[in-house]
Amino acid sequence: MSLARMTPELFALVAERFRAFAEPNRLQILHVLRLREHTVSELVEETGIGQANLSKHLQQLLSCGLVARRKEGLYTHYSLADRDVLKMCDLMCGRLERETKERKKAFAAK
Amino acid sequence: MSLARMTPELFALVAERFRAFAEPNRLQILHVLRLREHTVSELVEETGIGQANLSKHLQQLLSCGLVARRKEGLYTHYSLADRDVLKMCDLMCGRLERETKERKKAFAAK
DNA sequence: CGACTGCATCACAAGATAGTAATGCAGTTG
DNA sequence: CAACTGCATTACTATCTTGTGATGCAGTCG
Repeated sequence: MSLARMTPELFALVAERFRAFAEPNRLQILHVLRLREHTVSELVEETGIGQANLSKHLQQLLSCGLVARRKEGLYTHYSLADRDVLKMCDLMCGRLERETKERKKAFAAK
Repeated sequence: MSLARMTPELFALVAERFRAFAEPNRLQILHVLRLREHTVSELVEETGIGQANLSKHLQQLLSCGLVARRKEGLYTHYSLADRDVLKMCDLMCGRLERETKERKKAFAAK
């Protein structure tokens, strides 16, 4: 966000990027891709998500630049676009951890 | 996300946090709060968002731990919960900037 | 205590999003 | 070239989200 003046269009674009992360199945996909590149059918196996559904999620992740695609014959390989994708997830998970930890502490204090 | 094994519940929780960021009006609210604490009516003025709507957005931000609330007499003051909130936004904005820059370059290359 | 103010909540309409079965299509194989 | 495979796309339904006007409620002030 920096200190630059933000326009409604920019807010919308940033929101769109965040929305790509804002779905459990998509997070799971990113999590699986963390290990290595996968084909769509591998992802179907790994995640248990239906093929059509998975394909749509992959399109969203791709159009937001979160994953990269590599076509090879009959197969399409997907992988994480860059390290920042993981950084985002880890940052959010860190927040969540601290949060639950503090909640535990609050309980303990009572 | 780290390397810990992720459960469906965790994915859902993380997704919920991301969803809090995934709305233009909420991003605008966070952006305004970046300067300083604001009351709800100040935020209505600053953002142009309707009072009821704004109030709901603030509840969401609060329940996800993105903002803090301080009641004082008739007024409710909201502020950013911590520095990480800005870090998230800046990280995402950075991605977006790079993305558009590369797109420009791609155009230029043609 | 009665009117007022700032904010939260409710109820509802409108729009967006996810899941699924069916279909399309490019690339491969016999 | 005909059948098959992996994936994308379409069409449709169910669910969730957002915006808004009305209402409720706690705190303040005359």
